[in-house]
Amino acid sequence: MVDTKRKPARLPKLTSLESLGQAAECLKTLAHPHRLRIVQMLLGGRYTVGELAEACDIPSHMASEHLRLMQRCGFLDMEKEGRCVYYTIAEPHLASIMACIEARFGSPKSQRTGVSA
Amino acid sequence: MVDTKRKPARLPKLTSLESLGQAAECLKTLAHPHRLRIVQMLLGGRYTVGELAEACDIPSHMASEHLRLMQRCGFLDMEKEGRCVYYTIAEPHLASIMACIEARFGSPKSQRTGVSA
DNA sequence: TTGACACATCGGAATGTTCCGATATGATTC
DNA sequence: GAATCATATCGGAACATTCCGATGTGTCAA
Repeated sequence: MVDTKRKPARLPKLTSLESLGQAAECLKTLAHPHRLRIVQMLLGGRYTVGELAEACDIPSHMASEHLRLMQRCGFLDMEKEGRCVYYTIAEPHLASIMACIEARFGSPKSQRTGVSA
Repeated sequence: MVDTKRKPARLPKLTSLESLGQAAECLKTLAHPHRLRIVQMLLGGRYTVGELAEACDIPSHMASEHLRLMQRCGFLDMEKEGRCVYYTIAEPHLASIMACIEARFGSPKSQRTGVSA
């Protein structure tokens, strides 16, 4: 261990506060259990508002609001088809962020609600 | 094209809403430009409240609040040393999440404020 | 046209977050 | 002891988010 009490010489090349502000907006958009579930489902295929609402156990007009929010910040795309609307993932980075989240909190396969740091 | 309009057979094994709720809490805690900068700095070494406050250009009592928030949800540890308090990363997964964020929004080296895709 | 369905939007109440000045604590120095 | 420095906490104003019922829009079938 070499001198851990000294201030590190390298200021670790910070991302601009402006970019971090954008990142924070995106994280805030993602930071909701129903929206996370919607993203998780959408990473596995396309679904209608009604299907997503049912999977989250919420009324469809609320799913619609979550979807609009995520569409506005570029996370999702929508395709109308008859009277249904299918949503799909538009932002590819969502896959890797979701992978991080699943690695930390139970992934679908190895669910562990408690958390082991 | 093979039947892209059909509903996917596989429901993609969802993470429980309870776990997603915890994940959402953590994302919400992370979703603030100053807190992101603090985490980014701490991933590169240990810093005092004052140093972090200066790096974020905020008064130190506000840095203290951000730090307390992140400590309470298990992201950070603190070590008192004289009249200074050093904070360090306690949650190892923060590194991978931060890597995702830096991959999407400018990483420190290749800053691009605008966003492609 | 009428009715039913899927989805979207509006308005508002309840709740949560962010920020700030003021003040408190605890360690060091004189 | 008193003064100073580094952090932490408190109370409250301003603002944002979440949720809900009610209502609007567009599509399809009879």
